[in-house]
Amino acid sequence: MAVTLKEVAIRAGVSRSAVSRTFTDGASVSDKMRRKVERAARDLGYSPNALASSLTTGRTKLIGLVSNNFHNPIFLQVFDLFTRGLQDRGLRPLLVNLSDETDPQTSVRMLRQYSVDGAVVASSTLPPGFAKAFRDEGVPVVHSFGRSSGAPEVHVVSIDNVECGRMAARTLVARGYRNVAFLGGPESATSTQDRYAGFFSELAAHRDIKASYSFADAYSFDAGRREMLRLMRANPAEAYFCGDDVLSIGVLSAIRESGLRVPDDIGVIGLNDMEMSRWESINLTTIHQPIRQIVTSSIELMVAMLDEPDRYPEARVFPSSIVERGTLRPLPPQN
Amino acid sequence: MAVTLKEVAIRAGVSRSAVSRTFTDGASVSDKMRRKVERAARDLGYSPNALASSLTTGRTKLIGLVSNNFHNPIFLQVFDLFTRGLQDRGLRPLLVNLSDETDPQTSVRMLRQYSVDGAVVASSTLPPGFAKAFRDEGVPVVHSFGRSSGAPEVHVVSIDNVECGRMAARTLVARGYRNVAFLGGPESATSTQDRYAGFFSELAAHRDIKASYSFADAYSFDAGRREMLRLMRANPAEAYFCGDDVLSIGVLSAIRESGLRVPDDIGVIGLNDMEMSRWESINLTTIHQPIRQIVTSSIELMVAMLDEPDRYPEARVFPSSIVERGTLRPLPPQN
DNA sequence: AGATTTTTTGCAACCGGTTGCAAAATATCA
DNA sequence: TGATATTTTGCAACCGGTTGCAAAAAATCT
Repeated sequence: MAVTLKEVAIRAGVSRSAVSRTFTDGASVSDKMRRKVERAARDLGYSPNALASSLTTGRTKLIGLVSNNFHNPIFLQVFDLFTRGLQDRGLRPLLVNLSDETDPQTSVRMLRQYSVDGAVVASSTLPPGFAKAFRDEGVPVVHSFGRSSGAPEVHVVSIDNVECGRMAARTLVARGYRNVAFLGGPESATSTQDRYAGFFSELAAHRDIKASYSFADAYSFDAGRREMLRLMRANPAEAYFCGDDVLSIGVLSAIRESGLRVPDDIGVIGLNDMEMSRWESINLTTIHQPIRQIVTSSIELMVAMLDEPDRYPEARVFPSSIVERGTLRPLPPQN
Repeated sequence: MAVTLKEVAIRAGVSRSAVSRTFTDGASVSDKMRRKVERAARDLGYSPNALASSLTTGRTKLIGLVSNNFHNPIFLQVFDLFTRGLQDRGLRPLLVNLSDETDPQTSVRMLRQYSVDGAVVASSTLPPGFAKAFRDEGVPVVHSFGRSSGAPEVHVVSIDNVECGRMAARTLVARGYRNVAFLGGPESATSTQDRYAGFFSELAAHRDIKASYSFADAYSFDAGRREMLRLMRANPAEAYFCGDDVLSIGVLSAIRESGLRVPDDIGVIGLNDMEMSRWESINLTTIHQPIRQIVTSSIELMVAMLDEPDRYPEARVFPSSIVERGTLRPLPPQN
């Protein structure tokens, strides 16, 4: 079907090597030769077979993009940024949807079979060991949105989720809330665990504050809404730190559906600062996560690793910051 | 780096063909041989190089997944369904993000270089000619969510957008609205054009009804909200047919931010029936688009084409239906 | 112009597999 | 048990490219 290098060589009346060289930059070809070959290639509609060449060069320019976050709209942006960023560098994303799979073995094998040059694990829920499995099998890997650690075993680009939890707690305390709650994503998600840990570690210093917690079964609008509707049936806390903006928006919806008002009756603080959070009708107080920077940095790291596969693992942590909007009661008067 | 078939052959003391055969199903290998080879393979941690084998078999099991809809959350679900569906059939999605590119040539070339077995164009905005370019270059293609036609040039799996437009118009008319408007997605999107066409063709029979239109610059929450805020500054229509639920939700937000109520002051009908539309706080009347069926059918078609690349192009159209909720005024009393 | 250096080109082996064909090994039958 | 049919195995060529090496061609120098 497709035109091969050999056919071009015959048409141009030159050797196969000559054709190969005109399509490899940095190879030695005279102008005359190049023109002859390009002519023939154009006539025949030839374009080199990337896979065949990868056989000898050992590079496929394929990057596995592995994720299990297919419900949080923020990840559409993440995929957008990753695919564009990779493409801009001549790399091709091979997408792996883990669904609920948490064992890395099958995806590692699969990506190895396709000889990917590297893999990006884009997930805020998978443990560090997941990405580690790629490295162990010789696949350069960076874990984006993963748990950052002082002793990273693989490259991690992320925010400090523990600190985010603390930040949320500090904010609620400062606003004078005395009965607060954490509404996390799936309990097994590392980001949930870390945000939880930070939240409660900060509250430990405030024994007078009542604190509770529960978990939504996914990072999604619906899961947040369902969980909050459930909580509303008992007696809800004064303020909720939600593990993600999508949860928060579901939560806001549940609160309003129940006839209560935000922030008068219940306060909410989210995490991510997604676009919708800025809407006046939502106006969510949240913690900003610098997604674009995380993705860009992940790609840079990936690219660096292509040249230096055994690069010493590093954790890149980006700062988060509170974005004050309207879902928490105002600061009590300072006097 | 990776273990090759040759090394396994040596280790097992057999020919390379023997090893190859044990890893190809349907090949003739004795049990004894198979055990010997599998043993050696396991010891060495061998797994076959999919790309190398594709060279001779002519099949890569790679499917290009081409899209430019990276802002509409519904597409996260689309990607989820596609990636899972393809994976379940042993196919691998190679993702291509078109961004704003509308010329198929670069993506076609790229996918040909990677010898994909086929391509799925998942886009409600690209014209049929886009997918056609893949076919012309010998890449089996199905266009999902594309414009359906009575004389399809490529496989299309979709809904009838023109009919959706008509359906929306009929519904608004039946509710007694006399001043209606179409708020579409990008004007260049085929889905926008078709919904527009259907909407106004139906209204042509009702000369007494005032109708206007405008376009948001993307299928996204924000774009819908921005456009509606703009419209609210002049004097808005009584009811809006929005080209998509994400637009509708943005529109609802804009209306409420402006202090008006839905459906008392302004009616809204959307298209897609995304999860959020069901929320009580949104409760959007909309037209249901059977996304799951479209994706499943697209994959089936793709799989069928792998065996029969020159399959005669077909258009598969799935029915849409109105989902009545609370963003249109009730039906006027029948007497 | 002839000798020498530099650049360009083709040969042939290789990347990691698959496969048609014929020989070798087993199985089946009388 | 020997003859015949069937299955299993290895050889060698091939898939579509790349690349080290040496020969050929072109450029530079005296």
